[in-house]
Amino acid sequence: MQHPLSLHNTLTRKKEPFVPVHAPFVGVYLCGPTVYSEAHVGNARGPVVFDVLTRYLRQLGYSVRYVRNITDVGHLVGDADEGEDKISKMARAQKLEPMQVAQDYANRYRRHMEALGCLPPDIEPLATGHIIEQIQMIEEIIQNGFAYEVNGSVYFDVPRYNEAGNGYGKLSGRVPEELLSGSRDNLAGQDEKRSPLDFALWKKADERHLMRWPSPWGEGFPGWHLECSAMSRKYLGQVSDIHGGGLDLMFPHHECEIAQSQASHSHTDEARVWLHNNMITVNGQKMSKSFGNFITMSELFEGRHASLSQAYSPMVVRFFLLQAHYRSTVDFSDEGLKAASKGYRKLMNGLRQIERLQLPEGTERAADTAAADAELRKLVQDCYAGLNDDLNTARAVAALFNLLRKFNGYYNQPATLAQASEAALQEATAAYRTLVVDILGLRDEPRANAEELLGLTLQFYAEAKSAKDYAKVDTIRAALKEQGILVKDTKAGVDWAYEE
RNA sequence: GGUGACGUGACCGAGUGGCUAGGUAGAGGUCUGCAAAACCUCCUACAGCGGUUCGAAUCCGCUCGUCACCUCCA
Repeated sequence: MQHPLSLHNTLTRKKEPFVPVHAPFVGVYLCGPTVYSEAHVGNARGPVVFDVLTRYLRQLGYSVRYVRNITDVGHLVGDADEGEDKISKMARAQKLEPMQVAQDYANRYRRHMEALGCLPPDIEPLATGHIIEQIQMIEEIIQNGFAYEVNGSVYFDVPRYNEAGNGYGKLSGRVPEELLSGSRDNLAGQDEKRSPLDFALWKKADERHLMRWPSPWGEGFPGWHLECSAMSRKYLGQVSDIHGGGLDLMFPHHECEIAQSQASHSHTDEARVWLHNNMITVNGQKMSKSFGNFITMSELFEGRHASLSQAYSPMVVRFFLLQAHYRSTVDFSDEGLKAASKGYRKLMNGLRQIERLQLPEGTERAADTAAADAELRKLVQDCYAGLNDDLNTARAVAALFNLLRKFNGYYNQPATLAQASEAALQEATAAYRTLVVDILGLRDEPRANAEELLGLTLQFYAEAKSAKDYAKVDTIRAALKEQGILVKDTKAGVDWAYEE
């Protein structure tokens, strides 16, 4: 591992060299979606960032266990719909089993993430599949004196937790007293809480509530932050290496996660490195459901949105996201996507060009290739330097374009390949491929339509036939046969069929 | 109100106390049957005002502007 990777840790607000707790094993947890509606572009950023992160960690030789959960117990909706969660609400509206709603959106989510080139997580746990673990964690927290039950609901006691010197707020940089003064006062279930800062670990289900489970405190459902703590502990141990999600999850979600882990038998911050990706904005404003300024994946991929002049392929979107550093906001616009689209194509063309770099026959290799070799090596190093610096894909991509320019120069003037050694060239092209395909996860998306290309070929076939150029006719027929395609001369014209 | 972030050329978007970011767009050129691609050259910016410094877009202060979190949110 010659490339020291450092990552920005929200917990310390600093970039730190990444050191796994139990190398070579690395545990990574990403807070996944609540599956009560279709994902929008903003929801894609975290998964893409974490995908690159886990790909790179693996490239560095680590053995990664990547967990990305699916939240199928809807968190409570806003003040207006007290006590009913999003998935229940959606299910009621559509007259479906809640699980059906969750399953449907989870399926779509997986499809979209796969299209974006995100490798499937190693474990994709469901909140509903871990009710027992969550109940157990609540019991531990109660035993340790940091939670209390009221009317079948259980709340986390933030003030007591704090008095014990645990520092609630250490992740998000919040001070409990300020939170008190600044908090809005009309939140759901506030009357049951001893302090407005307290948060629910378990909520009692009223008659209308569809999703419910038995518990020591009666029928109910788990609290908003508990599942991640419980599932992270189950699959990654008491302390995982990296835990993350969107910046907007930092508070209260991740803050509460840490508190739960600390207050249970884990006694840890749950993860060593807390990683938060910034938001996607639209005209400078955060893209979010509540602002209504979001574009869903399907709308984007199919170009069905007023602000889009065309459809953008998943790979273009991925490249677009990777052109920015994950801790910066990235502004989403048609123009930006258009620019990204061209850049992405350029990178892909490069992937094919480098296969053809070859010193022309008869050209003598230079006696001294040291300078050119060193230049190639430097260009590759720049790419890795970007990744190592807090996963700065923007820098890595920029460096890749510099490397590509070098390759394209060779491509235009193959004789200049003589300046570098074969070994250095191979090393550099291999690095380009690894970086683009394996680490950034960008794959070529062929745009050409096979049927249309076939039609074109058959047209040439027909032309050759009428010109009685039988040599060409035979060539075409043979070539298509190799593809498993049979050319059929019919009275009506040329047709084709798959060879049986 | 509290806390925090940011303001980079036509657009997107990195970065840094002194050395080319990169992509897209635009201009010129090489190449080319035409075209495209690619390559070369150009357009060279860091909100404003002060301060620190040999030197700041990069550090500090103020002003203006934008945004985020504090409530579900990636």
